Order: sequence, then C-alpha cells, then structure tokens
Amino acid sequence: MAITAIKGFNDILSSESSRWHYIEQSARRVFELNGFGEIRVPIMEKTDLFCRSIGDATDIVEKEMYSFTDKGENSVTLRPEGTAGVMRAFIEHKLYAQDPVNKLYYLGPMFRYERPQKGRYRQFHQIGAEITGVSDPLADAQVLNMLVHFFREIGLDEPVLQVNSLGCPDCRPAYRTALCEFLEKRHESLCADCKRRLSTNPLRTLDCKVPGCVEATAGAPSVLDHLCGECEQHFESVRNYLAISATPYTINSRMVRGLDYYTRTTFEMVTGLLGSQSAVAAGGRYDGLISQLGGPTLPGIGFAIGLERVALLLGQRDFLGTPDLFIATMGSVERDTAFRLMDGLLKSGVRVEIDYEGKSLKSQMRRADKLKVRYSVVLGENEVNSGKAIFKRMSDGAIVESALVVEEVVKTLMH
RNA sequence: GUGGCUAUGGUGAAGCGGUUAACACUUACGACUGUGACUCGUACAUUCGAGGGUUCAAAUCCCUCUAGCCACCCCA
Repeated sequence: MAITAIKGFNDILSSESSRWHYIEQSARRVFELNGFGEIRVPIMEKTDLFCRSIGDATDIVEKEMYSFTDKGENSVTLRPEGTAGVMRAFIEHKLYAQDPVNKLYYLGPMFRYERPQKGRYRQFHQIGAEITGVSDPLADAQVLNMLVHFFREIGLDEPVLQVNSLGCPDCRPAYRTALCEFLEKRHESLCADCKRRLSTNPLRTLDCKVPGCVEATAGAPSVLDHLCGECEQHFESVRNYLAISATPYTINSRMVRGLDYYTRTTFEMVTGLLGSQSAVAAGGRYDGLISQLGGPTLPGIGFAIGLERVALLLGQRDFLGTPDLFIATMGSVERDTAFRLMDGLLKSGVRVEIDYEGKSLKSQMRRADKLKVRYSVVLGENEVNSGKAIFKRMSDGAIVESALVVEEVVKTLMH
C-alpha cells in the first residue's frame, strides 16, 4: 500500500486552490482596508500558552491538542487556534508600548485532534483578525461589520450574524448560579450529556439539540438579563452602532463559546448548509486575556473564519481565468519559432499555452478547446516562411492575420 | 471517545455464486494526411480496499483488519 496522508489532513489540489486564493485575497483586501496588518506567528507554541488562554477545562485543551515533548524536553503544541499565539507575540514584542491600539490579522493552519466529518478536519485553516487596546463598543461594531463585509465581498449572503453578550467576571458568576438553580429543578428531564454538563459547563445545556432538553431549558434565565450595568450599557452601545450601519443580525442569548477567555460581546456567522457544523466564523471580546498571559491590562476583540467551511459554501465555482492563446505547431523547425513567440508573449504578460509533445494538429486543437483558450494559432512551414499567421478566435471561429511579432500579436489578441 | 453507512478503473457507477467485470464521463488515437466544439469508430480494470475462510467455482457468502463518509460529542 502506498503511503497516504494522515487522517483529517487534506491536500488542497491546484484545482481548488484558486478558490482558496479568492477567499484569502478577499479577506486581505477587506482587512487591510480596515487598517489591519498581517502578523505571522509560529504554528507551534509552548503547551502552557494554550492551557492558560483557552482554559484547562475546555475540550480543546483536555483532549484535542496535538501536544508532544520535543528533544529538549519541552512540552510543545501545534496551535489549535490563532488568538493565543498572536497575543503572545503582541506581549513578547511589547507592541502596546508605542500604541496600545493594534489591528492585526493572520491566516494559516490550526490543529485539533477530533473525529473528522463534513467541514471539520484535524488540520484546518483560519483567517482571523484582532484589535487590541480598545474597549469602546465602536471596535466591536467595526469588527462585526468587517466580518459581514468579507462575506458580502466573496458573494455569500447565506451565513447570518448572531450576537450575544457573555458578561464579564463580575456578572457572569451570578448568571451561572441562577442558571444552575434553574437546571437543578429540571434535572430529571435533561439528557445524560446535559446532566454531565451541569457540573462541567452549564451554559452548554442551552444549545443541546435533544428535544427533552430544548423543552426543559425553554424558560431558562437569559444571560442578557443578568448583565451588570456596564456590560449592559456596552451591549446596548454595540447594538446602537450596528443599527447605525444597518448591519443585519439576530440576538442569540443561547450562544455559547468553546474558549474560556471570552467576555461581553460574542458572535458567530451561522449557516444551515454544512450539516452539524453551523459556525463559519466566530469570535468575541477577550478583555482579560492579555493580562492573563502576563501582558498589560488591555482589552481585545477578534474573530476567526473557518476557511474550509467558507470554501465548502462557495462550492465548485471556477475562479481561474483562461489562457489567452494556444500555439499549435506542425513540425520540429516550427517549434523554435513557436517557442520564441511564446517566450516573448509570456514576458509581455500574455497567458500562452503550447503543445509539449508534438502531437497531431487535431489533438492540439482539441487541447486548445479543452483549455478554453481565447485564441489559437497554427505555426507551420507557411507561417515560418511568411512571418505571418492566422489567429482564430475560439468562441466564434473568427480569424485574423497578424505578423509573428510579439507587439503585433499582443495587439491582435486585445480584440 | 461513541454510533451508523460505504469500500469495484482517473471519475460516476452496474453487477447480488458460474466461462470475455455492463454503461457513462475522462484520457489517447483515428474518421478530417494544415485547424477545436457536434457526430462516429477504436483502445484503456488479468481485477473488484487488505488479509484469511466457505465452495468444484466468490467482486458477489462468512470473519478480521484498514480507510473514507456522516452523525453524536465538540467547534472555525
């Protein structure tokens, strides 16, 4: 048996990479428009970074990390998400010293040891953006609008924005207590998973899909009713800004986050087209993270987009252009002329394809057709001698004669 | 970690115990010896995920393994 790729690790073949480029370039364009600059950080970090940021009790840290001990006896981990590494770099290089406000974006592979399924892989890719140093709700709104803008840019209007507020360390404990009290009373009608969640992560019971639990939690207290004054005001303000920019969204007070560092505003772009993987992008505010990692007390907010999921939503659209010209040749002498012409055209930025194997003219023309080239030209004895050739427009068969001089050919192909 | 489903050529797939493994697409060549698209012809799996077993006979039945997909869980 030939060696195959690791489970959950996929090759992105050249036939699909044009779609990836399209997504990545759109993101770069939108993010840079908003003043974000790219930061490139390693894909491996000390294990402790993720334990301290994501949270020891989360599934990611408990069972999904690719961690191992390197030859220097250090525990290292393939990053399961991007924010932790970016914030580590932010602190390490004291990026806050010159200006606490930094707008950064990143893209690249992330790794989680999970059972693969549609839209979920062990190596997957994210494009993320972060703003540090701004606690004003205006930043929340800008980030949300940028995300929505990105989806509009790539032509997807299907994922819808859902927003919630998780409160802060001051008001969340009280909510948690209220929720637990509520759930305890309905303990018997909860599914086995939810009974377990009651102690591990009570908020999770809110998005359980088991009908009994949906029913049991129907009247559960909402986070939004338990926000402290400041958090409530913050959320109000975010909503106000979203109204000003006419950004469509819905409030989902049951939205839960998988990472511990989130505070206040959280959000997701949600789709119903990817089976059980409904989130194509998600993020939120993380006001305590930077100080928690040993940096200054600065707020932050950001999101990450799941590239595979976006690519899945875009479907099989072809984003690659077609060649401008196919050069067919009749014999070996003509190939010198053909090569000279091709080389000149390529240097002028014309996309040229040529026959490589000296096949029959019919084969060459068939190939020209298959490559969907705009024009074709046949170079044989006559053309080499006269220095002129007939260029054929493939769409309608129209022909036009042109001298075999790069500038002339370029002019001919313009029409 | 737990379920369910599926594994036949480059691809999509027929075949459900019996001599050459259907068909379609793709690819190659040709009909048209200097011009593609349509049409037509020819070629392309000694072999059915891997390994065992049952049988005179297995792609077809049984067992084991492996892989993939989907779902649970979790999440981008």
